[in-house]
Amino acid sequence: MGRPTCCDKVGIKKGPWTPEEDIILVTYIQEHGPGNWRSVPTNTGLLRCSKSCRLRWTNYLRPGIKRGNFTPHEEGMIVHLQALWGNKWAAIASYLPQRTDNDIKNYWNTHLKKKMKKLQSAFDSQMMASDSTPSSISKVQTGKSHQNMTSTKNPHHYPSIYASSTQNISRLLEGWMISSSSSTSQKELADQETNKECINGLVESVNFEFESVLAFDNGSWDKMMSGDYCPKGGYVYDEKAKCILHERKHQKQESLNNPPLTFFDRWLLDESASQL
DNA sequence: AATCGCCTCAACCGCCTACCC
DNA sequence: CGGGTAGGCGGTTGAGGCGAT
Repeated sequence: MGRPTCCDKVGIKKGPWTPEEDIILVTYIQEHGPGNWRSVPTNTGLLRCSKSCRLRWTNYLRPGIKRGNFTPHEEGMIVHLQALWGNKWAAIASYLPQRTDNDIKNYWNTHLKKKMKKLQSAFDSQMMASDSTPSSISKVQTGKSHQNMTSTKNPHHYPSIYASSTQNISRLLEGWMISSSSSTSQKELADQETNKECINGLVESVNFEFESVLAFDNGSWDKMMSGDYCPKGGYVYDEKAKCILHERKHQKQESLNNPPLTFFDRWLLDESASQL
């Protein structure tokens, strides 16, 4: 018979928040700042548990939150980070500062997972038809996957995981290209054309981001984040982008001679160290 | 207009970890 | 050192919206 958690206590209100409750919470946090959630319900008089207050603030009321309308760029970020880390939504959200982990998780579960499944099934059926693919090609991640990746003793193992994920998506696209040429009806062709456009955008952004994340330090990352993005999917390779690509090539060449610790290297190194 | 079924997303639940006493 | 608790995270649920019939 354990002690009830804060949310199990009698008199605690559950369900959707009212505007009045929101105002009370926001006013309190504006005065005292976020944190010490335990004291929030008692100090504000809200009949909510501390967890509920924290969640409401971080997922909804916190300033600077962007809601809905995920851009292809953001989709690409989510897809490749999910492929890299699995369902580490908080970690993924840290690279999309305007998005909450809950939002990203929801978007993955309702949109991107389906998209990935579609890609996978299209790829599978193509492979079944051609029957010429090495069995070693792995699948696109749609759920729990590389969560134990960071436990590796050598943090420099991750590029292979990254590369395989990039390749998977590229290969899926290849599969798509082949299958679309042998399809039958006009409608199917049109549908596949539309899908191909979406997939192209996704894959292009994913590939670009994959390489960028691996090669960029913080400054370059910021530069890339402020770059232009074509709403149809994919980057506009303007002068800024060319400059970044040139810098990337230069960094790659340098890294071959004397591999530096990139932003991700350092992060993963910290992660690995903390788990030892 | 009514009903049904699917989709979305805010919120809750349960577990884990860190911290405090 | 061990127990208790708060905070954080990922999984899941369910109410409400919306399109199809």
